[in-house]
Amino acid sequence: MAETKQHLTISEVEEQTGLSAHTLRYYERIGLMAPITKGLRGHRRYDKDDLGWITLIKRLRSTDMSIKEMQHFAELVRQGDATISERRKLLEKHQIELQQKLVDIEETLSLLDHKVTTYRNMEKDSKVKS
Amino acid sequence: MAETKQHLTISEVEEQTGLSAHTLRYYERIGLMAPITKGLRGHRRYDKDDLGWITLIKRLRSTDMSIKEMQHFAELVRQGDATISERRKLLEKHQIELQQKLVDIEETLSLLDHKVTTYRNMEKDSKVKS
DNA sequence: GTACAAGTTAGAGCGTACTCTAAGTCAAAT
DNA sequence: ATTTGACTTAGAGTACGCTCTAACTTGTAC
Repeated sequence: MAETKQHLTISEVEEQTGLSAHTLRYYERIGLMAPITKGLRGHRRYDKDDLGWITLIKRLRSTDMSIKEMQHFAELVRQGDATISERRKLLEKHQIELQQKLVDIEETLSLLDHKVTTYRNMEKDSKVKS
Repeated sequence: MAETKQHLTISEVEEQTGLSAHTLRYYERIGLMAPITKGLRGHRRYDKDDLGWITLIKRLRSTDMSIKEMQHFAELVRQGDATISERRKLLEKHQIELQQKLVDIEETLSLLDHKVTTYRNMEKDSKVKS
């Protein structure tokens, strides 16, 4: 089995996730992540769970959940199982926003398709004329 | 036929498009729109073409084309037919970005579906236990 | 022992896209 | 005549999400 390393340095996480070390520290500082365990020389050591969490918040951010909402979500997770239903509602809210965004993008793609086709025809016509 | 008004004031456009008067003036100021014709008292009078353009740039913005790119696009439109193929390329670039975004959103929606289901089960279980 | 690499912190700075303010104009209503 | 309301402008201010800087620490290599 191609076991992945047990612990990763911040630059390894940067490489794996595409989030910069700056951003990783920033997320931790503002409470988007629980404090990462430090090794002997005071360096962060990210474990499998940390990586999983980063993957999740990266997804939420890339789909435009606000930092503020993610902080709220992270706080709920920290509070444990009592907050499950609040967490569910928060994620369901994001689901709805994404479904709307999906529609907007699809409509825009269709508009772009139409425009690009029109442009192509104009390009073709201008060649014929000249 | 329910003919729509020939000319609209800025607040009517605000109402119809959802863009604030502030934003409409801002867009004009930065060159996202050609200068709107002014009526006698110096007020803007938006016509059908203006509305059409606003609809287009609203769509491009809502799907996260940057202001800078939209300024470029607007400038190309102003330059006329010689820029058709550059315009097409610009829109095709946005198409590709939107297709990627679509995938990201779909994947995230599926992740959210899974998480929400898990949460629901945990909520159900905690009811059974208590 | 000193240079280097890879981290650390607190805090400042920056780009983007609005969003708002202040002061003014103008026509219609009172 | 003056008040009201809907606009106008130039320019300042704000929210957000990073992104960078400066000064420092630590372990390893030479």
